[in-house]
Amino acid sequence: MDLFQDLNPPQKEAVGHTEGPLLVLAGAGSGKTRVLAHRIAYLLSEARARTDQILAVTFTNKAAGEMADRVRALVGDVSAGMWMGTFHSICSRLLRIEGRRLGISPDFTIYDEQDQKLLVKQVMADLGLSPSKLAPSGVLSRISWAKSGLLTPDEYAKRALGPYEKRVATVYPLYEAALRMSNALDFDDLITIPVRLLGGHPEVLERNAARFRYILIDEYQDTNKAQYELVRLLSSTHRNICAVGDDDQSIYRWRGADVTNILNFERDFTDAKVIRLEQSYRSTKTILAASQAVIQRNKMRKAKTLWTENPVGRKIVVSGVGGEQEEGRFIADAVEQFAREESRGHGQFVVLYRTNAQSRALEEALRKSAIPYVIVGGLKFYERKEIKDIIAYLKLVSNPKDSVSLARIINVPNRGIGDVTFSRLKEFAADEGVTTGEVLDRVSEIESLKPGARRRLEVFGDIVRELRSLSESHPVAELIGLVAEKSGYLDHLKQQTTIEAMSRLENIQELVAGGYEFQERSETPTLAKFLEEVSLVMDIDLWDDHREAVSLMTLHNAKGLEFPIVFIAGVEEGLIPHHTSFEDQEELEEERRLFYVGLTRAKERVFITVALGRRGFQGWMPQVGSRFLEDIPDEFVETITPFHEERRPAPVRDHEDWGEEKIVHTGSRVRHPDWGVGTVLMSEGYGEQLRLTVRFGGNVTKRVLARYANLEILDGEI
DNA sequence: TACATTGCGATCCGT
DNA sequence: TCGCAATGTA
Repeated sequence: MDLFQDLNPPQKEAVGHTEGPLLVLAGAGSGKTRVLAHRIAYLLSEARARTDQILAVTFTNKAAGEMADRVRALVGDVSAGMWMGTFHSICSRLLRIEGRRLGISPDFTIYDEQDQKLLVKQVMADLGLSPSKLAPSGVLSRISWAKSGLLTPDEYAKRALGPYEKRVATVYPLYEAALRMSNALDFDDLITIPVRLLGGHPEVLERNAARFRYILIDEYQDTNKAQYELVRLLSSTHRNICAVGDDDQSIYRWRGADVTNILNFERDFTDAKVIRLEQSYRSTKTILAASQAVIQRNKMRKAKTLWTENPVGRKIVVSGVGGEQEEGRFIADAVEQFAREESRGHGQFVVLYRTNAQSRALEEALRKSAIPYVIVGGLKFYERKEIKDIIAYLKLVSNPKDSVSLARIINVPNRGIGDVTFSRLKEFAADEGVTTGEVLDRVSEIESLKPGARRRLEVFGDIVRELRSLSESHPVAELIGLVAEKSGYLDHLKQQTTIEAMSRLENIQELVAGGYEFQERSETPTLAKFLEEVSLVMDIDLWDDHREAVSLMTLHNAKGLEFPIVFIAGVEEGLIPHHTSFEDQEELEEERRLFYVGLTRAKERVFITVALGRRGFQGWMPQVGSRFLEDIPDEFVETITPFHEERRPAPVRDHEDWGEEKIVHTGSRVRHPDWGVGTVLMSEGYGEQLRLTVRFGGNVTKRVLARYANLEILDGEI
């Protein structure tokens, strides 16, 4: 099979340029996945590398699976043993092999955000910091930022500036110590610990850098500093690193992604070859031109010119809708019409939105119209209480030092072990310098316990020990069932007759089924591996793209996907760009890229909805169309229903005048050129988000965004 | 120690 | 609007 046959010239070059660093700047829809798959197939078929000498990093586990399928289709079943997956799954694998050197035993537990939060709270409590004064989630995000930037607690402390950072700096080292003590890793550790391992142990570096003759990284624009450092180290021997990405699609800056990794690739790898893939095979000329017009407004980007031989296609439809219900109905109607008139399967549609909260109304509308749909994300299976509880038992069984999991389940279901007993356990553990989990085997030594409490703890300890020994003789799926049974969880749920309890039982059943599925699929179906998969699974991994249903997902989840018909819901100021980004130029550029990613998912049609108002956290809030819509030239747009009745080209008032909430009170009088003089009935929000409800003469009441409404204040005061 | 009630606060994107 | 944390009561 000629692996170059169906490729265009730059694609051929990217596949054939195997030696030395290579950066492929791949525009949206330019066939980068194809290039990666062909490149791997070429390396294997030319026998330049064995499968286990190739490292391919993808952005999702699903993408890794699809890559393996494509390679298999090209050169047969050779992908077994290949290092292919997300940064996190690859690092996890590496750590189970090499982690011991840094005191990470292979049965380590991965802490998710909930676990991290509990741990931070514990640490903060020990420091006497009140969670109401210092938000644990805020502390955690600073720590995560530091870790993904490879800053140790010491380094962070040195550069900590204000009082806030200084307090974070006191939590950080203790948080790290607590993780190590529990033999647990957070998501950042999965990357940073391998980096320290490779950076600090020459023999480990040598072994692993020698192994990986060829390294490929997809979605390179969304790697963070730690991930960059990891691939830099791993590629140091052979230097055959191929990074593929598009700076215009960098949408994870908030998670530590550093787009300079792509912008500076040529500086970091001096003899790097750069290849641009600029022909788009995905979108129509109209969609491509419109999206280019949007993204070109960004300042921080590499200039590029995408082109396509695809037909011009139809215009982008922008429609104003009253609120979220109407928005849902509009989308549902459009789907029905397409399905009917053009015999489109439901799988051809996707509805994209900025926030998961938007999915509710959209979902409802589709359900009302009896349109099959699937939601990606939202309430995750593995985040349900009963599932997290059972998983916590499994984690404790797998890793006896896991203190967070123990705290979660020591009294679930109720077994009479309350706060008092647990704090005596903690106290004893602290005195002995071990974790609470380890103390479970030494309950008799804790003198502060009352006889009843001691007995109950012993019983619980027996359960855990029994499960631990069962875990050695039973496969994962059976163990899950045993956990549910021996922990008393099943009985506890069966006692209740509520619908909720029934559904929890079903979910546990589903987890058992998942365990069986895992055993059949996995080469090494160990408990640790199962727990790793459960921790690292992504919503999008579970999404079945062959299902004939309309997909609903966030713009972030849509990265790398394509659909014939794309709806983007809620293209409004405050949603996209999200209001939290209003004051930061770089964040605004990221929001623009996010919108660009949304547009470029479409092959044929784009529908955009703009709601005139939405239910906010406290009532109805008027909305105005996104500034990004103005960047799409009129020639590419067909507006069905007007969407910015209050929007005028020149806001009369300088922003200053609206800067303070106090300026306009209820009862203030204002004048509007069309509506005349009116009285303010209600004001919500402040600054640029100030919204007023005004009653004008003739019983006309209007809700307006003050920033855009052409209002003159007659008697407002400071 | 368990459970009910009240009150508050935080509201995006997700490995 | 909702979920969770602190508080009060059996």
